[in-house]
Amino acid sequence: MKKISTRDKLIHAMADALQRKGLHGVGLNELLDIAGAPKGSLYHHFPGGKSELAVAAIDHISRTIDGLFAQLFSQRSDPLKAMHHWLQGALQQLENSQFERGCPLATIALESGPEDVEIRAALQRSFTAVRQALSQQLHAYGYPSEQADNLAALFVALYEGGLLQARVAGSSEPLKRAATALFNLTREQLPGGVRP
Amino acid sequence: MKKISTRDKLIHAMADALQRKGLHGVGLNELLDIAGAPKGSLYHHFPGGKSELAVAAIDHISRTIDGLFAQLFSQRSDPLKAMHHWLQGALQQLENSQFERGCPLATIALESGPEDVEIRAALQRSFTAVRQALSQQLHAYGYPSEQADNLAALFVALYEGGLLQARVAGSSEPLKRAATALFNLTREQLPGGVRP
DNA sequence: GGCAAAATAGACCGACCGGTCTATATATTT
DNA sequence: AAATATATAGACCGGTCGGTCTATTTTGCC
Repeated sequence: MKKISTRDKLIHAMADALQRKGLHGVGLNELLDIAGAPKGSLYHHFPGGKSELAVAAIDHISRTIDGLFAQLFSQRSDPLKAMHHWLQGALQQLENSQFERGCPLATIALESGPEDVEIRAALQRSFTAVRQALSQQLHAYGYPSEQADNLAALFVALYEGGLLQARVAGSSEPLKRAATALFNLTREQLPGGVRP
Repeated sequence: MKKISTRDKLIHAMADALQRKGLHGVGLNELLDIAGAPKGSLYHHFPGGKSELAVAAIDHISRTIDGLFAQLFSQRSDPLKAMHHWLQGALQQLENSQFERGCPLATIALESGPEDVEIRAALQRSFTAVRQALSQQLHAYGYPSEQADNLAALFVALYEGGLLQARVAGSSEPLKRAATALFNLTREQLPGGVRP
Protein backbone atom coordinates (compact mmCIF):
# COMPACT_ATOMS: atom_id res chain seq x y z
CA MET A 1 0.00 0.00 0.00
CA LYS A 2 1.52 3.24 -1.11
CA LYS A 3 0.72 6.79 -0.20
CA ILE A 4 1.68 9.25 -2.86
CA SER A 5 0.78 12.82 -2.12
CA THR A 6 -1.41 14.66 -4.59
CA ARG A 7 1.40 17.08 -5.12
CA ASP A 8 3.74 14.29 -6.17
CA LYS A 9 1.10 12.72 -8.37
CA LEU A 10 0.76 16.02 -10.20
CA ILE A 11 4.51 16.37 -10.63
CA HIS A 12 4.74 12.83 -11.84
CA ALA A 13 1.93 13.27 -14.35
CA MET A 14 3.51 16.44 -15.67
CA ALA A 15 6.94 14.85 -15.93
CA ASP A 16 5.50 11.98 -17.91
CA ALA A 17 3.57 14.31 -20.18
CA LEU A 18 6.66 16.45 -20.81
CA GLN A 19 8.59 13.42 -21.93
CA ARG A 20 5.86 12.20 -24.24
CA LYS A 21 4.24 15.31 -25.64
CA GLY A 22 5.76 18.41 -24.23
CA LEU A 23 4.16 21.32 -22.41
CA HIS A 24 1.78 22.57 -25.09
CA GLY A 25 0.83 19.03 -25.93
CA VAL A 26 -0.99 18.34 -22.67
CA GLY A 27 -4.10 19.97 -21.39
CA LEU A 28 -4.70 20.78 -17.76
CA ASN A 29 -7.80 18.63 -17.55
CA GLU A 30 -5.99 15.70 -19.13
CA LEU A 31 -3.21 16.14 -16.61
CA LEU A 32 -5.59 16.28 -13.68
CA ASP A 33 -7.34 13.23 -15.00
CA ILE A 34 -4.11 11.25 -15.09
CA ALA A 35 -3.12 12.44 -11.65
CA GLY A 36 -6.60 11.79 -10.33
CA ALA A 37 -6.80 15.22 -8.76
CA PRO A 38 -9.25 18.09 -9.03
CA LYS A 39 -8.35 21.53 -10.25
CA GLY A 40 -8.46 22.99 -6.77
CA SER A 41 -5.55 20.83 -5.68
CA LEU A 42 -3.39 21.95 -8.55
CA TYR A 43 -3.82 25.62 -7.76
CA HIS A 44 -3.47 24.96 -4.07
CA HIS A 45 -0.06 23.32 -4.45
CA PHE A 46 1.03 25.35 -7.47
CA PRO A 47 -0.54 28.82 -7.42
CA GLY A 48 1.40 29.64 -10.54
CA GLY A 49 -0.59 27.06 -12.46
CA LYS A 50 0.69 25.01 -15.36
CA SER A 51 4.07 26.64 -15.69
CA GLU A 52 4.86 26.43 -12.00
CA LEU A 53 4.01 22.74 -12.13
CA ALA A 54 6.26 22.41 -15.15
CA VAL A 55 9.14 23.95 -13.24
CA ALA A 56 8.56 21.55 -10.36
CA ALA A 57 8.53 18.66 -12.84
CA ILE A 58 11.76 19.84 -14.45
CA ASP A 59 13.43 20.08 -11.06
CA HIS A 60 12.17 16.61 -10.21
CA ILE A 61 13.54 15.20 -13.45
CA SER A 62 16.81 16.95 -12.83
CA ARG A 63 17.17 15.32 -9.43
CA THR A 64 16.36 11.95 -10.96
CA ILE A 65 19.17 12.39 -13.45
CA ASP A 66 21.55 13.37 -10.67
CA GLY A 67 20.72 10.16 -8.89
CA LEU A 68 21.13 8.08 -12.00
CA PHE A 69 24.53 9.57 -12.71
CA ALA A 70 25.68 9.11 -9.15
CA GLN A 71 24.83 5.45 -9.39
CA LEU A 72 26.21 5.02 -12.88
CA PHE A 73 29.59 6.56 -12.20
CA SER A 74 30.06 5.03 -8.79
CA GLN A 75 29.90 1.54 -10.26
CA ARG A 76 32.29 2.03 -13.13
CA SER A 77 35.71 3.57 -13.11
CA ASP A 78 35.64 4.21 -16.84
CA PRO A 79 33.31 7.15 -17.51
CA LEU A 80 32.99 6.21 -21.17
CA LYS A 81 31.57 2.85 -20.13
CA ALA A 82 29.20 4.62 -17.77
CA MET A 83 28.00 6.91 -20.54
CA HIS A 84 27.50 3.92 -22.76
CA HIS A 85 25.21 2.44 -20.10
CA TRP A 86 23.40 5.74 -19.84
CA LEU A 87 22.64 5.73 -23.54
CA GLN A 88 21.68 2.07 -23.47
CA GLY A 89 19.16 2.84 -20.77
CA ALA A 90 17.68 5.71 -22.73
CA LEU A 91 17.43 3.53 -25.79
CA GLN A 92 15.71 0.80 -23.82
CA GLN A 93 13.15 3.24 -22.50
CA LEU A 94 12.55 4.59 -25.97
CA GLU A 95 11.98 1.15 -27.44
CA ASN A 96 9.79 -0.02 -24.58
CA SER A 97 7.52 2.95 -25.13
CA GLN A 98 7.14 2.54 -28.88
CA PHE A 99 9.46 5.48 -29.38
CA GLU A 100 7.35 7.91 -27.42
CA ARG A 101 9.60 8.55 -24.45
CA GLY A 102 12.68 10.46 -25.47
CA CYS A 103 14.56 12.98 -23.40
CA PRO A 104 12.22 14.26 -20.70
CA LEU A 105 13.45 17.83 -21.05
CA ALA A 106 14.11 18.22 -24.77
CA THR A 107 10.58 18.98 -25.92
CA ILE A 108 9.86 21.71 -23.41
CA ALA A 109 13.36 23.04 -24.04
CA LEU A 110 12.45 23.68 -27.67
CA GLU A 111 8.90 24.81 -26.97
CA SER A 112 9.86 27.42 -24.43
CA GLY A 113 11.11 30.84 -25.32
CA PRO A 114 13.11 33.48 -23.48
CA GLU A 115 9.84 34.87 -22.16
CA ASP A 116 9.26 31.73 -20.09
CA VAL A 117 11.78 32.90 -17.55
CA GLU A 118 11.40 30.35 -14.79
CA ILE A 119 11.07 27.35 -17.08
CA ARG A 120 14.18 28.38 -18.95
CA ALA A 121 16.06 28.91 -15.72
CA ALA A 122 15.14 25.44 -14.50
CA LEU A 123 16.19 23.90 -17.80
CA GLN A 124 19.45 25.78 -17.80
CA ARG A 125 20.24 24.58 -14.29
CA SER A 126 19.57 21.01 -15.28
CA PHE A 127 21.56 20.97 -18.51
CA THR A 128 24.47 22.75 -16.91
CA ALA A 129 24.51 20.25 -14.06
CA VAL A 130 24.52 17.32 -16.47
CA ARG A 131 27.40 18.73 -18.47
CA GLN A 132 29.33 19.49 -15.31
CA ALA A 133 28.82 16.02 -13.93
CA LEU A 134 30.05 14.42 -17.14
CA SER A 135 32.95 16.81 -17.46
CA GLN A 136 34.06 16.17 -13.92
CA GLN A 137 34.10 12.44 -14.47
CA LEU A 138 36.06 12.79 -17.67
CA HIS A 139 38.51 15.11 -15.99
CA ALA A 140 39.01 12.71 -13.12
CA TYR A 141 39.66 10.03 -15.72
CA GLY A 142 42.50 12.00 -17.23
CA TYR A 143 41.11 14.43 -19.78
CA PRO A 144 42.34 18.01 -19.41
CA SER A 145 39.49 20.11 -18.13
CA GLU A 146 39.00 22.04 -21.35
CA GLN A 147 38.79 18.84 -23.34
CA ALA A 148 36.52 17.31 -20.72
CA ASP A 149 34.08 20.22 -21.01
CA ASN A 150 34.02 19.86 -24.77
CA LEU A 151 33.48 16.12 -24.67
CA ALA A 152 30.72 16.49 -22.11
CA ALA A 153 28.84 18.85 -24.41
CA LEU A 154 29.36 16.41 -27.27
CA PHE A 155 27.96 13.48 -25.31
CA VAL A 156 24.91 15.45 -24.31
CA ALA A 157 24.47 16.38 -27.95
CA LEU A 158 24.75 12.73 -28.89
CA TYR A 159 22.05 11.87 -26.36
CA GLU A 160 19.68 14.65 -27.45
CA GLY A 161 20.32 14.45 -31.16
CA GLY A 162 20.37 10.69 -31.18
CA LEU A 163 17.08 10.34 -29.35
CA LEU A 164 15.47 12.92 -31.60
CA GLN A 165 16.54 11.11 -34.72
CA ALA A 166 15.50 7.76 -33.34
CA ARG A 167 12.06 9.07 -32.47
CA VAL A 168 11.51 10.47 -35.93
CA ALA A 169 12.79 7.32 -37.56
CA GLY A 170 10.77 5.08 -35.28
CA SER A 171 13.93 3.05 -34.96
CA SER A 172 16.94 2.82 -32.70
CA GLU A 173 19.30 2.78 -35.62
CA PRO A 174 20.26 6.46 -35.84
CA LEU A 175 21.13 6.64 -32.16
CA LYS A 176 23.01 3.36 -32.29
CA ARG A 177 24.98 4.51 -35.29
CA ALA A 178 25.83 7.90 -33.83
CA ALA A 179 26.88 6.30 -30.56
CA THR A 180 29.01 3.71 -32.34
CA ALA A 181 30.76 6.44 -34.27
CA LEU A 182 31.52 8.48 -31.18
CA PHE A 183 32.67 5.58 -29.04
CA ASN A 184 34.95 4.37 -31.80
CA LEU A 185 36.48 7.82 -32.02
CA THR A 186 36.97 8.25 -28.28
CA ARG A 187 38.35 4.76 -27.87
CA GLU A 188 41.16 5.56 -30.24
CA GLN A 189 41.99 8.94 -28.81
CA LEU A 190 42.67 8.59 -25.13
CA PRO A 191 42.95 11.38 -22.56
CA GLY A 192 45.46 14.00 -23.45
CA GLY A 193 45.68 12.77 -27.00
CA VAL A 194 48.09 10.03 -26.03
CA ARG A 195 47.69 6.68 -27.73
CA PRO A 196 48.75 3.32 -26.34
CA MET B 1 8.80 44.19 -57.00
CA LYS B 2 8.12 40.61 -56.08
CA LYS B 3 4.99 38.57 -56.29
CA ILE B 4 4.73 35.96 -53.62
CA SER B 5 1.67 33.79 -53.84
CA THR B 6 -0.59 33.49 -50.84
CA ARG B 7 0.19 29.82 -50.74
CA ASP B 8 3.90 30.52 -50.43
CA LYS B 9 3.34 33.22 -47.84
CA LEU B 10 1.46 30.70 -45.75
CA ILE B 11 4.20 28.11 -46.09
CA HIS B 12 6.80 30.69 -45.19
CA ALA B 13 4.91 31.84 -42.14
CA MET B 14 4.49 28.27 -40.97
CA ALA B 15 8.12 27.40 -41.58
CA ASP B 16 9.22 30.40 -39.55
CA ALA B 17 6.82 29.58 -36.76
CA LEU B 18 8.00 25.96 -36.65
CA GLN B 19 11.57 27.07 -36.21
CA ARG B 20 10.73 29.55 -33.46
CA LYS B 21 7.91 27.98 -31.48
CA GLY B 22 6.84 24.70 -32.94
CA LEU B 23 3.47 23.52 -34.18
CA HIS B 24 1.47 23.79 -30.96
CA GLY B 25 3.08 27.10 -30.20
CA VAL B 26 1.42 29.00 -33.04
CA GLY B 27 -2.23 29.73 -33.47
CA LEU B 28 -3.96 29.73 -36.81
CA ASN B 29 -5.04 33.34 -36.53
CA GLU B 30 -1.53 34.42 -35.60
CA LEU B 31 -0.24 32.54 -38.62
CA LEU B 32 -2.76 34.12 -40.98
CA ASP B 33 -1.96 37.49 -39.53
CA ILE B 34 1.74 37.06 -40.30
CA ALA B 35 1.02 35.78 -43.78
CA GLY B 36 -1.53 38.51 -44.37
CA ALA B 37 -4.12 36.04 -45.59
CA PRO B 38 -7.68 35.26 -44.58
CA LYS B 39 -8.82 31.93 -43.30
CA GLY B 40 -10.56 31.09 -46.54
CA SER B 41 -7.27 31.08 -48.41
CA LEU B 42 -5.68 28.67 -45.99
CA TYR B 43 -8.41 26.11 -46.37
CA HIS B 44 -8.56 26.67 -50.10
CA HIS B 45 -4.87 25.86 -50.59
CA PHE B 46 -4.63 23.38 -47.74
CA PRO B 47 -7.96 21.61 -47.19
CA GLY B 48 -6.29 19.52 -44.50
CA GLY B 49 -5.83 22.64 -42.39
CA LYS B 50 -2.97 23.28 -40.01
CA SER B 51 -1.32 19.91 -40.30
CA GLU B 52 -1.38 19.85 -44.09
CA LEU B 53 0.25 23.26 -44.06
CA ALA B 54 2.81 21.93 -41.62
CA VAL B 55 3.64 19.09 -43.99
CA ALA B 56 4.06 21.56 -46.83
CA ALA B 57 6.33 23.67 -44.65
CA ILE B 58 8.41 20.65 -43.68
CA ASP B 59 8.81 19.69 -47.34
CA HIS B 60 9.78 23.24 -48.15
CA ILE B 61 12.38 23.27 -45.39
CA SER B 62 13.67 19.94 -46.58
CA ARG B 63 14.20 21.26 -50.09
CA THR B 64 15.99 24.29 -48.68
CA ILE B 65 18.39 22.04 -46.82
CA ASP B 66 19.00 20.01 -49.97
CA GLY B 67 19.95 23.18 -51.79
CA LEU B 68 22.21 24.34 -49.00
CA PHE B 69 24.03 21.02 -48.93
CA ALA B 70 24.41 20.94 -52.69
CA GLN B 71 26.06 24.33 -52.54
CA LEU B 72 28.14 23.57 -49.47
CA PHE B 73 29.59 20.33 -50.75
CA SER B 74 30.17 21.50 -54.29
CA GLN B 75 32.49 24.23 -53.08
CA ARG B 76 34.64 22.16 -50.78
CA SER B 77 36.29 18.85 -51.42
CA ASP B 78 36.64 18.11 -47.73
CA PRO B 79 33.22 17.18 -46.34
CA LEU B 80 34.37 17.83 -42.78
CA LYS B 81 35.12 21.42 -43.74
CA ALA B 82 31.73 21.66 -45.39
CA MET B 83 30.01 20.40 -42.27
CA HIS B 84 31.94 22.88 -40.23
CA HIS B 85 30.54 25.65 -42.41
CA TRP B 86 27.09 24.19 -42.04
CA LEU B 87 27.32 24.37 -38.26
CA GLN B 88 28.80 27.84 -38.41
CA GLY B 89 25.83 29.00 -40.43
CA ALA B 90 23.36 27.50 -37.99
CA LEU B 91 25.18 29.15 -35.12
CA GLN B 92 25.11 32.49 -36.86
CA GLN B 93 21.39 32.24 -37.41
CA LEU B 94 20.87 31.28 -33.80
CA GLU B 95 22.85 34.22 -32.50
CA ASN B 96 21.29 36.71 -34.90
CA SER B 97 17.86 35.72 -33.64
CA GLN B 98 18.65 36.00 -29.93
CA PHE B 99 18.71 32.21 -29.73
CA GLU B 100 15.19 31.75 -31.00
CA ARG B 101 15.86 30.09 -34.33
CA GLY B 102 17.26 26.63 -33.88
CA CYS B 103 16.68 23.64 -36.10
CA PRO B 104 13.54 24.28 -38.13
CA LEU B 105 12.37 20.69 -37.77
CA ALA B 106 13.44 19.70 -34.28
CA THR B 107 10.54 21.17 -32.33
CA ILE B 108 7.78 19.65 -34.41
CA ALA B 109 9.76 16.42 -34.46
CA LEU B 110 9.45 16.19 -30.68
CA GLU B 111 5.92 17.53 -30.51
CA SER B 112 4.51 15.08 -32.99
CA GLY B 113 3.54 11.56 -32.13
CA PRO B 114 3.06 8.40 -34.17
CA GLU B 115 -0.58 9.41 -34.64
CA ASP B 116 0.46 12.40 -36.76
CA VAL B 117 1.10 10.13 -39.68
CA GLU B 118 1.80 12.57 -42.48
CA ILE B 119 3.86 14.96 -40.41
CA ARG B 120 5.99 12.10 -39.18
CA ALA B 121 6.40 10.77 -42.71
CA ALA B 122 7.56 14.17 -43.95
CA LEU B 123 10.02 14.48 -41.07
CA GLN B 124 11.35 11.00 -41.64
CA ARG B 125 11.92 11.71 -45.32
CA SER B 126 13.81 14.88 -44.48
CA PHE B 127 16.04 13.44 -41.79
CA THR B 128 16.82 10.38 -43.84
CA ALA B 129 17.75 12.54 -46.80
CA VAL B 130 20.08 14.65 -44.68
CA ARG B 131 21.86 11.63 -43.25
CA GLN B 132 22.16 10.07 -46.69
CA ALA B 133 23.60 13.23 -48.19
CA LEU B 134 26.20 13.48 -45.45
CA SER B 135 27.01 9.80 -45.59
CA GLN B 136 27.48 9.88 -49.32
CA GLN B 137 29.91 12.76 -49.09
CA LEU B 138 31.89 11.04 -46.36
CA HIS B 139 31.96 7.84 -48.34
CA ALA B 140 33.20 9.64 -51.43
CA TYR B 141 35.89 11.14 -49.25
CA GLY B 142 37.15 7.74 -48.25
CA TYR B 143 35.16 6.48 -45.29
CA PRO B 144 33.83 2.94 -45.64
CA SER B 145 30.09 3.15 -46.11
CA GLU B 146 29.25 1.68 -42.72
CA GLN B 147 31.48 4.16 -40.97
CA ALA B 148 30.13 6.96 -43.15
CA ASP B 149 26.56 6.16 -42.11
CA ASN B 150 27.55 6.19 -38.48
CA LEU B 151 29.42 9.46 -38.75
CA ALA B 152 26.54 11.07 -40.61
CA ALA B 153 24.17 10.20 -37.77
CA LEU B 154 26.68 11.57 -35.30
CA PHE B 155 26.99 14.88 -37.11
CA VAL B 156 23.23 15.29 -37.28
CA ALA B 157 23.12 14.55 -33.57
CA LEU B 158 25.79 17.18 -33.01
CA TYR B 159 23.72 19.69 -34.94
CA GLU B 160 20.45 18.88 -33.16
CA GLY B 161 21.87 18.37 -29.71
CA GLY B 162 24.21 21.30 -29.99
CA LEU B 163 21.52 23.72 -31.07
CA LEU B 164 19.22 22.51 -28.34
CA GLN B 165 21.82 23.04 -25.66
CA ALA B 166 22.77 26.43 -27.04
CA ARG B 167 19.17 27.56 -27.03
CA VAL B 168 18.63 26.55 -23.43
CA ALA B 169 21.91 28.11 -22.37
CA GLY B 170 21.24 31.28 -24.33
CA SER B 171 24.83 30.96 -25.47
CA SER B 172 26.76 29.47 -28.35
CA GLU B 173 29.20 27.84 -26.01
CA PRO B 174 27.73 24.34 -25.74
CA LEU B 175 27.50 23.93 -29.50
CA LYS B 176 30.96 25.35 -30.03
CA ARG B 177 32.40 23.01 -27.43
CA ALA B 178 30.67 19.94 -28.79
CA ALA B 179 31.73 20.81 -32.32
CA THR B 180 35.31 21.39 -31.25
CA ALA B 181 35.40 18.03 -29.53
CA LEU B 182 34.04 16.19 -32.55
CA PHE B 183 36.23 17.92 -35.09
CA ASN B 184 39.29 17.25 -32.99
CA LEU B 185 38.39 13.58 -32.85
CA THR B 186 37.70 13.24 -36.55
CA ARG B 187 40.81 15.14 -37.50
CA GLU B 188 42.94 12.59 -35.72
CA GLN B 189 41.19 9.53 -37.00
CA LEU B 190 41.18 9.58 -40.75
CA PRO B 191 39.03 7.53 -43.11
CA GLY B 192 39.37 3.80 -42.71
CA GLY B 193 40.88 4.13 -39.27
CA VAL B 194 44.33 4.57 -40.74
CA ARG B 195 46.66 6.92 -38.94
CA PRO B 196 49.43 8.96 -40.51
C1' DG C 1 -13.88 17.89 21.34
C1' DG C 2 -13.09 22.22 19.28
C1' DC C 3 -10.88 24.91 15.93
C1' DA C 4 -7.99 26.57 12.40
C1' DA C 5 -5.14 25.38 8.57
C1' DA C 6 -4.53 22.52 4.70
C1' DA C 7 -6.29 20.13 1.08
C1' DT C 8 -9.88 18.53 -2.00
C1' DA C 9 -13.70 19.25 -5.04
C1' DG C 10 -15.72 20.96 -9.15
C1' DA C 11 -18.87 24.53 -11.15
C1' DC C 12 -17.90 28.26 -13.77
C1' DC C 13 -15.56 31.84 -16.89
C1' DG C 14 -13.78 34.47 -20.85
C1' DA C 15 -10.41 33.76 -24.39
C1' DC C 16 -8.82 31.41 -27.99
C1' DC C 17 -8.43 27.10 -30.50
C1' DG C 18 -8.88 24.85 -35.24
C1' DG C 19 -12.34 24.45 -38.55
C1' DT C 20 -16.75 25.35 -41.47
C1' DC C 21 -19.54 28.00 -44.38
C1' DT C 22 -21.40 31.49 -47.39
C1' DA C 23 -20.45 35.49 -50.07
C1' DT C 24 -17.64 38.14 -53.03
C1' DA C 25 -13.94 39.18 -56.04
C1' DT C 26 -10.53 37.89 -59.53
C1' DA C 27 -8.67 35.34 -63.23
C1' DT C 28 -9.22 32.18 -67.03
C1' DT C 29 -11.49 30.30 -70.88
C1' DT C 30 -14.66 30.32 -74.65
C1' DA D 1 -19.00 39.41 -72.92
C1' DA D 2 -20.54 35.50 -70.75
C1' DA D 3 -19.48 31.62 -68.20
C1' DT D 4 -16.64 29.13 -65.16
C1' DA D 5 -13.03 27.99 -62.17
C1' DT D 6 -9.94 29.93 -58.72
C1' DA D 7 -8.97 32.56 -54.93
C1' DT D 8 -9.97 35.87 -51.25
C1' DA D 9 -12.65 37.39 -47.40
C1' DG D 10 -14.31 36.99 -42.79
C1' DA D 11 -18.46 35.97 -39.87
C1' DC D 12 -19.42 32.24 -37.25
C1' DC D 13 -19.23 27.75 -34.47
C1' DG D 14 -18.60 24.24 -30.85
C1' DG D 15 -14.97 22.70 -28.09
C1' DT D 16 -11.20 23.19 -25.18
C1' DC D 17 -7.84 26.03 -23.15
C1' DG D 18 -5.74 27.80 -18.62
C1' DG D 19 -7.45 29.96 -14.69
C1' DT D 20 -10.72 31.70 -10.79
C1' DC D 21 -13.84 31.13 -7.12
C1' DT D 22 -16.69 29.23 -3.48
C1' DA D 23 -17.87 25.27 -0.86
C1' DT D 24 -16.74 21.23 1.52
C1' DT D 25 -13.86 17.73 3.59
C1' DT D 26 -9.81 16.21 5.89
C1' DT D 27 -5.95 16.94 8.82
C1' DG D 28 -3.05 18.43 12.67
C1' DC D 29 -2.88 20.66 17.03
C1' DC D 30 -4.36 22.47 21.74
